[in-house]
Amino acid sequence: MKKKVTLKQIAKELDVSISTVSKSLRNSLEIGEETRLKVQAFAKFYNYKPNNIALSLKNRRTKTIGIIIPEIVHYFFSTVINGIEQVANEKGYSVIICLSDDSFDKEVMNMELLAHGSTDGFIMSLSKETQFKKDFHHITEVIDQGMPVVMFDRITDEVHCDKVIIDDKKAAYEAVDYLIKQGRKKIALVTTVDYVSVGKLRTDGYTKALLDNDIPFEDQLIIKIEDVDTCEITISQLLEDKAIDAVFAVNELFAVTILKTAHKMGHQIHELAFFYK
Amino acid sequence: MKKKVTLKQIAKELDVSISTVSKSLRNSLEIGEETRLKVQAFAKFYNYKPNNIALSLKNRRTKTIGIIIPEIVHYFFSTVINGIEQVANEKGYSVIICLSDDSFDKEVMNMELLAHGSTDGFIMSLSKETQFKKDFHHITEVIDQGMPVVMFDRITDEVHCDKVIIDDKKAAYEAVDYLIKQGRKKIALVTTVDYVSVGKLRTDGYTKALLDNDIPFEDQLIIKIEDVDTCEITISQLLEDKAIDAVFAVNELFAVTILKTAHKMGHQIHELAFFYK
DNA sequence: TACCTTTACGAAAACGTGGTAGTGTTGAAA
DNA sequence: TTTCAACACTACCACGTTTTCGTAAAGGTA
Repeated sequence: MKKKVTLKQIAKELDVSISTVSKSLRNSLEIGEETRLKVQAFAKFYNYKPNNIALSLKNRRTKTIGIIIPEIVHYFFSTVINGIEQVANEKGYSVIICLSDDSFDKEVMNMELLAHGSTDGFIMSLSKETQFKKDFHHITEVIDQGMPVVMFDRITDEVHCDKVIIDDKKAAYEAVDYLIKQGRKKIALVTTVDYVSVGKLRTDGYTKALLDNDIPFEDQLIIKIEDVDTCEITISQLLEDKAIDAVFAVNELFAVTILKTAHKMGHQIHELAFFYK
Repeated sequence: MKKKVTLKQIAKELDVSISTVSKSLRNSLEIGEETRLKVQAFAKFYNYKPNNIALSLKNRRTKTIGIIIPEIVHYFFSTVINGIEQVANEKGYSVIICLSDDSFDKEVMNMELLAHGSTDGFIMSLSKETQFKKDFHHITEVIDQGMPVVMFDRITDEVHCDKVIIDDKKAAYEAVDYLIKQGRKKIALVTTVDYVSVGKLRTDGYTKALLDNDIPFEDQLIIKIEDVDTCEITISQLLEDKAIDAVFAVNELFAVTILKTAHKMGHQIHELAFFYK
């Protein structure tokens, strides 16, 4: 077993001081060429690499970004992570990913864990429970400590920080408008509960599109899914209504469940439209 | 701005030594009750939490697991991460996720970065390029240093470490066998290139299922996708053959692309079977 | 009084690194 | 000969912890 070599070990082996080794490896002019090259060769041979933890402690920064999201088995979130990871890597940063599983407690726990030295800042999307409880003390706390926080997708107006969102209302409007222009008359909506910011916004977009096109708004055509695990039942109840000629699902998970349920019930799908990418 | 408080600051404020503060907070019997309670109250008030980095440096372990996978926008990998994250969290570990993007160089870079202090061990799935080049020096190196490495899904027999795999050949066999039992005669296969371990195994399963059921094996019914971005063209060429009455896709990404392509070409899908979960 | 034990705390080292501030030697200018 | 600079290197501190060892004061015993 070849343990990782440290400055101290190199110094001892070559009978110079730790400072000399450190400076040699950073190509300091203070060190004579002979010694410098000797140290560099030795370090290379033993594959010396500075210890990240020691550097983090010394420099008081970790070059790591904490990402806290509700879930990862989700096209949207994994796509976002992919993007974050790419850019972060280019800039020499790593990412630590924590999943809140849509639980407030887990979100708080993860945040506190990471906030104590592990990361330099956060990129996050709020859990359902957090949006429901409107308790953001864990977030304001790290912001108070001077750590940068960026929210995306599921955000709140009650915390002052940078946020990245899309125009959810407009996007939903366009999707529903597209369906109407295709001649659909009775369009169902499968969305998330209102306290999730994107749920509300997309519902608003749906409603506005109907209104602008003089399509009557029917309450029973809308289902707001709270628990993904049991949504199949709710969806199958919705699909009992044979007059429905289109369904607008606000995310691909709902869409897939609708497809599967419709299939089981013997419905024929005539068109599948995707609105991302 | 309320910066994080350290042992030293508490010590100074209460006019005791750092050791006393540390011991008080760990409920050491060495410290008198009065002092102990005073320190604890003060620490609680200022929301003291030990610095993870300092602990990592001292204890020489980070309580962090490095995960290196080819991609994350993929049902399989995100599901796996979800599982790892859950168990890790329960045990008080965090996970750092790095994506190799199926590139050998990135895999090596990420591994070296994390190996130098950032993580205690690795869970990984090999990149395509790594499987192709069969160069595993970066992995054997960290194993040599005494770090635990666990491979899953895309593994290699050339490295000695723990591995987690499923019986890919059998699973593919069962899927294709199912299609045959449904009366399908001309079954196409959309799979990954052979040098990706699961690609080869699943192709083997497909072949064996045909053989066992006396279905003739046709080379032109098999496409091995190397580049996901251009696979739509290859797939549409495959689907030109109107006699094909079933397609076995080895993962959901290929399946979705096939669905989309088939739809564009005006094919009717009669049945959709999922073999995971 | 002389000696020992207990209590309650502090000093210091260690983890690995990097930077600031010395330090001793050599050679050259005044 | 003195003085000063350049050179080549080392000592030391700090980052925040935990832990081992040390020790002063107080109390007990003979």
